[in-house]
Amino acid sequence: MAQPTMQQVAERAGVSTALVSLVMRGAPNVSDKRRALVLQAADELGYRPNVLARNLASRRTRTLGIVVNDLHNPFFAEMVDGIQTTAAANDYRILIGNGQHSRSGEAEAIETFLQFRVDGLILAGPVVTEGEMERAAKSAGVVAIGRTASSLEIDTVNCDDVVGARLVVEHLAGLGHRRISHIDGGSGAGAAGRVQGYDATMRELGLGDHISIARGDFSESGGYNGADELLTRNPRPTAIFSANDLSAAGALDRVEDAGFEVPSEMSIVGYDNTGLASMHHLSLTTINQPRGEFGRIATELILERLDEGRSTAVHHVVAPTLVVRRTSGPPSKTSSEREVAS
Amino acid sequence: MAQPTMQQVAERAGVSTALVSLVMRGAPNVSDKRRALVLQAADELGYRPNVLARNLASRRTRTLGIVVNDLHNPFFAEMVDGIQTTAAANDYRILIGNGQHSRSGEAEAIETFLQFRVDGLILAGPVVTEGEMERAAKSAGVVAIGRTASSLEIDTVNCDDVVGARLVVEHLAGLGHRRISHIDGGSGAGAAGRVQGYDATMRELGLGDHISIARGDFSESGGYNGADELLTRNPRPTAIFSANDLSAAGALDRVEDAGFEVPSEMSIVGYDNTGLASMHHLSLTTINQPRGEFGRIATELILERLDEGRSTAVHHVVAPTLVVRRTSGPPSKTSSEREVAS
DNA sequence: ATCCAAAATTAGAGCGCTCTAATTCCTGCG
DNA sequence: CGCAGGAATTAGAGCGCTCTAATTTTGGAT
Repeated sequence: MAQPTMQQVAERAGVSTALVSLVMRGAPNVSDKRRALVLQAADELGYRPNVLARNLASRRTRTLGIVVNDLHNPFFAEMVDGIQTTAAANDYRILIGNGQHSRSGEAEAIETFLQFRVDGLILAGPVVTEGEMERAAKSAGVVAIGRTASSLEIDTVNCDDVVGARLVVEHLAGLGHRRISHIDGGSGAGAAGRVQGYDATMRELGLGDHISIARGDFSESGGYNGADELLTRNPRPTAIFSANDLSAAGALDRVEDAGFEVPSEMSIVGYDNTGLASMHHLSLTTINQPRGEFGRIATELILERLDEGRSTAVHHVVAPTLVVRRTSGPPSKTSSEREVAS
Repeated sequence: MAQPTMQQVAERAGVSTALVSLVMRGAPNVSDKRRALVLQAADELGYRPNVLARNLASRRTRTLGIVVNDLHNPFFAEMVDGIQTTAAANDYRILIGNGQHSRSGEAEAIETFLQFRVDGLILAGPVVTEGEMERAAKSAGVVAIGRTASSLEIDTVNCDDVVGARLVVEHLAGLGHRRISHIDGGSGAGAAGRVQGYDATMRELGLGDHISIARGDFSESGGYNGADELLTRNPRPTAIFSANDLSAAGALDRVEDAGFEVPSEMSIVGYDNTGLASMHHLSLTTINQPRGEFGRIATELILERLDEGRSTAVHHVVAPTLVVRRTSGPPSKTSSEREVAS
C-alpha cells in the first residue's frame, strides 16, 4: 500500500520535484520533452497525486461537498447530476455526504466535509439551523437548495411552490373543474407555499367558495385518508390536487377503490414529477421542478464565490412547470352525483 | 476563511502542539486539567482539525469511500444506511461518490477517493473491470457488492439470485400454478442467476415443459412488452415472474390493460422489493434482498482488513427472502381460457 | 560571437498535523 | 529526604506537496 511520491517520480525522471509538480498541475511553461519524461516516469511508477498533501500546501481541494438530507429521496439523484456536470466542466469534483434525515446527521456530514477542507458545500434540503450553515460558511462557500437563508454568506436556490400550485389550479379550472380540493403536505417542506398558491388562485378564479382542504403529510397513506375524507364531503370535489406525487398515488388508490373512473369522474394531480408519476401504470399529471437546474445553478453560485470572489448573497428562484398526463381531464356532468362505494 | 490551527490552540492553552494533538485524538495519558484547558481553547477559537494535515502525518483518514454505480437506483440508499451505521460504530466516517452509471465515471470516482487517501473503498454494483478494482486494492481495502471477483485482495458480498428465483417459482407452484413464465432482465446484473434459478426449479418441480421466457431489460416498457408477448403464447401462462419490480409493474400494466384480473386470473411477481412494490397501489409480491445487511457485511469485511490485517479474500453470499403481497394468488380454473383484449 | 529578455527549471521554505524519543513532573516508599 | 519508576508533557523531524524567488537555459537580434 505504499504509494509512490512525487520525489520518486522526480528522481526517476531526473528532474526536480518542482517540475513534477508543474507537470501534474498542467502548468504551461514546461518543455514538451520534460513533460513527456515526467509523465512516463509517473506512469511507470503508478504515481497518484496525494490530494491531502497537495491541498495542505495550496489550501484548495477543488472539491465540492454535497450534503443530501435524505439519500432515499429520489429527488436528489437528478440534482446531483446537475451539480456533477457543472462541477466537472469547471474542473471541480464532488463528494456526497448523507444527512440521514436528521439534523445531527447533517451536521456531522458538514463537519466531515469541512475537515476535508472542501472548497464549497451544497446543502440539498438542509434541516440544520441557519446558524450552523453560517458557521460552515466561514470555512467554505455554501449554497442551500430548497431552503431560505438571510445570511450574507449563504446563497439559495428555490422553486416557487406558489406558482406551482397556481399552475395546477389553472390547469384544472381550464378543464372545466370548479370543485377543486387540495390534500396538503402538513408541515413538510414546500407544503405551505402550495396551500397558499392553491388558495390564492382559487379566489382569483372566483372559486373561493369551493376551497376545500384535507390534511395530509406527503405520504401515501396521508393521500389515501385525505381522499377518503374529501369523498364524503358534500358537495364532493371533481378534482383533487395532492401536495406531492406519493400522496397523489394514495389518493388515486382510494378514489379508484371507491369505484370512480379517473380522470372522467375524478381528476387527480400530484406534485414533484417523481419517477412514480411517469410510470405508465400511474401516469400522473404533476408539477415538475427542474432538479437538474437546481444543481446547475447551485454549482454556478458556488463557483462565483470561489473563483470570482463574489461576497454578496444571491437567491435564485426557478419556475416549476406542469406535466399533463392521464389522471387529469374534463369533469363529466354526472361525476358528482354518484354514490361512494366502499 | 482562515482556520485556526493547532498551533494557535496550543498557544492559547499555554501548552505544546503535541499535547493538543493528544487531546484531539482522545489519547489516554493526559491530565484532566490540561485536557479541559485545551478543549476550551479549541472551542473558543472554533478550531477544527485538518484531516488533510492529520492524514498526511498519520497515513490514515478513518474514512471509507462508497462508490455507487447509479445514484438513481433506490437500492443503494438502504445499503448506504447499513454501511454508515456500521462504520460509525467503529469510528469511521463515509463519503459517497457517484459512478454516473458508466465505467469511466466510476473509475473517476474511485480515483478521487484514492487521491483523498480513503482507508477503504466499498463498490456498490461496480461496472469497472476487475483489473481496475485490483489497482485500487493496492492503495486501499476494497470490497465489491453485487459483483464477483477472483483477486485475493478483493472481498465480495452477493445475494443469491438463483435461490431468489427458486423462491418465486416454489411460491407460485405452491399456489397451484403450472404455467409459470419468466420475463428476464437481459444482460442486467443478476439477470442470469434469476433465469437459471427459474429454469432449474421449474425442471425440479416437473414443470420443465412449461418453461417459457420472454426477453426483457429490467425496464417498465421491457416488462410491458414481455407480458404482451407472453399473453399471445399458447397456452397462455397463469403466472408471470418478472426479473425486477419495475418490469413487473410494466407487466402488470399490460395484463390489466388486457382485461385480466390480478391475481385471480394472472399472478405477477417481481424482484428486489423496491419502494414501488410496497406501494399500496401496486402491492407487488416480490423478492427482498437484505440491502442493509449488504452494507453492514461489506463494512465489516473492510474493517477486518484495515484493523485486523486480514489479507485473504472473503466472499459472502446472503439469502434473499420472499415477500408475499397482493399480486400473487391461486390460479382460477378459467384463467387461461379467456380472450385477450387489446 | 555577444548580449539580453523570455522561457524553463530548481532550491527551499512552509502547509498543519502526528509520532518517536527525550524530558519533566509526580508519587510513594525506603 | 532522596530516589525509582511511571505518568505527563514536549521538542523536533518529517508526511508529500505547492509556491516564491532565484537560477539556468534558450533563441534571437545585433
